[in-house]
Amino acid sequence: MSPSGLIPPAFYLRPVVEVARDLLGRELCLGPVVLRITEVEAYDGPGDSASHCRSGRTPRNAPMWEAGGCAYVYLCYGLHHMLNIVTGPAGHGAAVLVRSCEPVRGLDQVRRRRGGLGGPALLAGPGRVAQALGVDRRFSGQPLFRAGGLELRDAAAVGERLCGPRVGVDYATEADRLLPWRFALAGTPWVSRPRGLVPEPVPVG
DNA sequence: CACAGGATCGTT
DNA sequence: ACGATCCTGTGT
Repeated sequence: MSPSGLIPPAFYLRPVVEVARDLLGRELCLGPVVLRITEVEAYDGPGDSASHCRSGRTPRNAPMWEAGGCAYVYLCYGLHHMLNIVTGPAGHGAAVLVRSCEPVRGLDQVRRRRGGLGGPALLAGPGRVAQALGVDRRFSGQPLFRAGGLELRDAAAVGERLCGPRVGVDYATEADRLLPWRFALAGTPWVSRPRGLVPEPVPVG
């Protein structure tokens, strides 16, 4: 993958947790705004009781059932847009929620959209990310690998990662609530609710 | 057609 | 701790 290049569709066609971890440090670009992803959560198919795919295909979640590489955007609590990145083969129904970012370019535009706020309140939290980037439901289903639209681009390598349980999914089953499917870059202030995040276990063997 | 309930945020 | 705010999925 070329530095600062568009990420090709093959990147997304892998297990959602793998893609989620790999998304940290990559850049979301739309117009003048470039944001580096610092926190994500994985949602894996109809068997995941926290996923919008838990009850099968609906008009809203249709993009989640497409082949990986497109956006899935929905309105939450009637107020906030949530930006997801669809992963896996068509029919699988998995996606990664972008929970936090750090600003890279277009900070003036980001501040305008976020009401002049500064610090983590600018971009830590999924509703804040979508608002700062200028993404709403019209982007749901759009590809992320075509130049000129909403783009995901390669960027500098990342360091240590943290992981923990997903946030705000109390309605899910006990087992699904405990899955450590939330990931964040270690040491960054651009993370919503740092509580519950711990360094990833080191793989043995 | 009616209704309950959010993958949240900002303020009290 | 709470209210905002509206779309969605489900049931009648």
